[in-house]
Amino acid sequence: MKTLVTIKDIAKQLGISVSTVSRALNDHSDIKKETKLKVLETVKELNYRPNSVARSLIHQRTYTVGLMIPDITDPFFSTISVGAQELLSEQGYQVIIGNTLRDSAKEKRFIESALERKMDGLIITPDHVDEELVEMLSNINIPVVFLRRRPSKLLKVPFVDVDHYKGACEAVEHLISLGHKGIGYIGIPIESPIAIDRFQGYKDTLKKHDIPYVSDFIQLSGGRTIQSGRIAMDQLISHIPEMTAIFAYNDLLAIGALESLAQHNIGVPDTISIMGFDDLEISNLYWIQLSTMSQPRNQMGRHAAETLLKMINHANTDDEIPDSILLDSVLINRNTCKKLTYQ
Amino acid sequence: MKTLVTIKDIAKQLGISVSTVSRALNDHSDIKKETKLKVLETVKELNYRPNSVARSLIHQRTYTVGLMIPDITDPFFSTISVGAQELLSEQGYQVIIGNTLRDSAKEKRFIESALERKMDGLIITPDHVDEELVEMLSNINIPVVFLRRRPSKLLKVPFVDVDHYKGACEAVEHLISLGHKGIGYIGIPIESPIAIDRFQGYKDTLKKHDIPYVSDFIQLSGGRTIQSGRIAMDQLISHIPEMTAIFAYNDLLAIGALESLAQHNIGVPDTISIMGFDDLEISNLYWIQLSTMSQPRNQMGRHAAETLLKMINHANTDDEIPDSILLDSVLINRNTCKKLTYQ
DNA sequence: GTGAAAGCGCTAACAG
DNA sequence: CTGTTAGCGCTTTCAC
Repeated sequence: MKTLVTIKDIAKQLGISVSTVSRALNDHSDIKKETKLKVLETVKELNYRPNSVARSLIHQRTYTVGLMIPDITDPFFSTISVGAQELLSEQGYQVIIGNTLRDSAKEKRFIESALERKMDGLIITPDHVDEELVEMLSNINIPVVFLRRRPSKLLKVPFVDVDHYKGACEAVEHLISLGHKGIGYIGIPIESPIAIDRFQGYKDTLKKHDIPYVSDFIQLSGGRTIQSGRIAMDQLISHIPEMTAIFAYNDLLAIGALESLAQHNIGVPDTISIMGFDDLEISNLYWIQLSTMSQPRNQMGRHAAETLLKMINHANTDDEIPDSILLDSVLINRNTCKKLTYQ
Repeated sequence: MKTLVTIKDIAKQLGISVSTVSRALNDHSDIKKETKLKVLETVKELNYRPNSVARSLIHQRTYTVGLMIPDITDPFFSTISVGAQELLSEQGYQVIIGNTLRDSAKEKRFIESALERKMDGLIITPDHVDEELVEMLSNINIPVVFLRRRPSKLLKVPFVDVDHYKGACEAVEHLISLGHKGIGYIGIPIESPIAIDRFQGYKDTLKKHDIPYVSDFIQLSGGRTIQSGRIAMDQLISHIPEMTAIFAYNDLLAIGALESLAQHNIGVPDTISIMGFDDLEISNLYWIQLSTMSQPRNQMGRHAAETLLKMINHANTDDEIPDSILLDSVLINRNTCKKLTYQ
């Protein structure tokens, strides 16, 4: 930021006052057309650019919002970001992304920084909703919306997420509608709300159709990686052919399962059907063609942005917070699920 | 941004002047320990947070830099971003990402916004280095570094990129060292500097080894997608077995080629070897295992950030711009290239 | 219509 | 060591 052209320089050059220049620049009514034109001309000539820092100081508004996410490298979150950014930038906002890498300290630091920089609002996907975070958030004077996370009940904060329970139910329904009864599940050991929802959807849907829950068909160890999926499937293979289908907690695990099956020369979907969740871009690869539940990522970002904007603009008029939003996932039917034909 | 606690409130509560509070907050030397402690106490008590907007106005520095990229959804750019962000945030900078979607208007708007917001510097990957852009950039008063793009010679701006020519040479050298002589190329029609470099690397390396350039082995139509790669390979298939290897402009094209080959039941690497460029994450999938050239993405981001910081900090002391940086790509040898054994 | 003056929240001389 | 003052670039009363 070198020395730059200010409103004062324009005023001086034209022999008028700064307030007149300001008025000309801001389309005020009380200004002679002629002077306005002259100002605009000089603006071009001197290559003047308004200083939004000074403006922010006066207006108590920076037109900047923070978007805190775990990992921008994850297509999931980058697509969400794009959705949020699209909507926000239409309204003149800039988005500052905080890539936390699931590091609790980074999360706190980002929020702290957002406060100091007087951002107008915050969209966050915190991975550590601990006491300290809740404490911070409850002392905040700017609007916050949770994205893909549920805020603690202590916080009066809206959230935007997809309905994981409903999505899981649909996935399993799909398998059942194809005639499957021996349906396994590959999940993760961590009791995240999302994992609980999806697992519950699986169990409830089986029960709804009077299909017995077979604990041998369940693998919950490992992480959420392809490798974990492969290992889990290795364990489950012995249950074929009683087990004719598997619902995986996510696409990564499902792809790992596909990998194991390929290594063991077990045909998909001929011998066993696989259903994922997330619809990653790789799930559409020629070799994979995974049937799965797609989450409306871009929309999620947009909805979060919309909700935040509502809060920013109604900050003083209305104390009610907007409703939280639960979006539907949609079934993507590719080539890993087969209709069972009984003889 | 509701009404908030200012330095004034602290001063009032303690019956001291604002400048004393300011000094306490900024670790100035000339301050009694006792008063400093009292200030810090009151800061906690009132939950005070410095207003960095006001600070920016005084210091003429926002500790904000802009990072303009075509598509944050592309793992390539998201990883670069992470590299840049890591380094920048260590130094107290926030990064504002401008996702341009390769839209010329968006690019200009972002730069304009960066200027108004008085960002301290800019790292950009412009897709439209047209006259207007060059004009804008040459009238800018903040440091700029080009990332993955070469600035017009008119601009005294450093760049950071990988050495595509050298990388392509290495890739083809690898194929040749494996005994291949009939080496095809799948590329793109667009004459981007990158495309030219890689293609030139291919041609020069053949020549260096006295291997004739066979134009029938070249496919330059289509885009840079998997589908284009598949179509290109479909065309090239008739040249097997004289053609025993293919170097693709990028992994996407290479994967498309793999897809075509799989559809035609042609064994890789048994019948034909495939070499890519980029090392996408999907290239490491079980079904793909593509040999390719990996680009040091994270490092690219870090180098760009480093270069920019140098420029920001030496802004007044030194008019020289830092050197541009050309990074090496590295050969990743997986399973799509075979050593030819002659009988 | 336009100018003068105050002030957004903070820092940085300059006195004392 | 601390208070007073001016001012970063801009907007906004309040006069004229």
